[in-house]
Amino acid sequence: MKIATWNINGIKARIDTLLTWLKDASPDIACLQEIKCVDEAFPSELFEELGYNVAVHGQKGFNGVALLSKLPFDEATPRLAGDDEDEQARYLEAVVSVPSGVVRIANLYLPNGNPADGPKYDYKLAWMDRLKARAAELLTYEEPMVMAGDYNVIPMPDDVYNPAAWVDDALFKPETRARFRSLLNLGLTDAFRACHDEAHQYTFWDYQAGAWQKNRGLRIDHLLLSPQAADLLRSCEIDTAPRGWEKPSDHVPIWIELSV
DNA sequence: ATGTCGATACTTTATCGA
Repeated sequence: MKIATWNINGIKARIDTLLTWLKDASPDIACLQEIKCVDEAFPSELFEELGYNVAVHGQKGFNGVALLSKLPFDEATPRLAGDDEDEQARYLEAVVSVPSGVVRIANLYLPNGNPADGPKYDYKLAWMDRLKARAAELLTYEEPMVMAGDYNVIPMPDDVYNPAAWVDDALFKPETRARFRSLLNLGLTDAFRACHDEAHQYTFWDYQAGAWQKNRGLRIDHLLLSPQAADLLRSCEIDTAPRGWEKPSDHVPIWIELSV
């Protein structure tokens, strides 16, 4: 089973690119972030024509996440627990049945948090605390579980082209990295790092300043696995090709293969 | 040093968020 995550930076601007990629890569499940549209505006029919079931948690103009799955959803639940006042559409959790049992998918778009420090950074850190609480709860289920998405976290210095330039950024500040580390220390596995030890492997390149051409990127899109999912992990790859296409997202897809 | 893109609105250019 192939599970991909991709921040597409706007479904309206990226629909042709996304359909092209889906036909070629054919993931069983795709976690999409930054759809930037309300539920009713999401073009579900175009994905259904490709054999996908669709779950959407949208928002006007910003944020928004969606799940595409070739398997039907047993459950699909929006919102991250822990703050009923939080109106930002950043989390969508689902369960699908597979031959070996079930797989739970959490699709997340973690807040950027810049500028740091400030209210946006406080929101990011609080959101990470809520995510950790949800992860701890899900780990008690002892089932294959994948938390996939745009974490807006650079885990380690070799996950960025120039770490010195990023020390005060919300994506790399010590408090951010510490919270990501504490998430891993619950017992989650960073799928990419379980499969690859090469430095400077990126999932995002800024639109500005020729970042793509100069390979000045960040590794900020991650798939974190429960122990039961890590047992099933066969491979994890970043698909850098779409960053070089016409009208690209600033992120590229990253995917895992699980033996379910 | 600078460089971009997508969406929105009291729109046709500025603002915000990334």
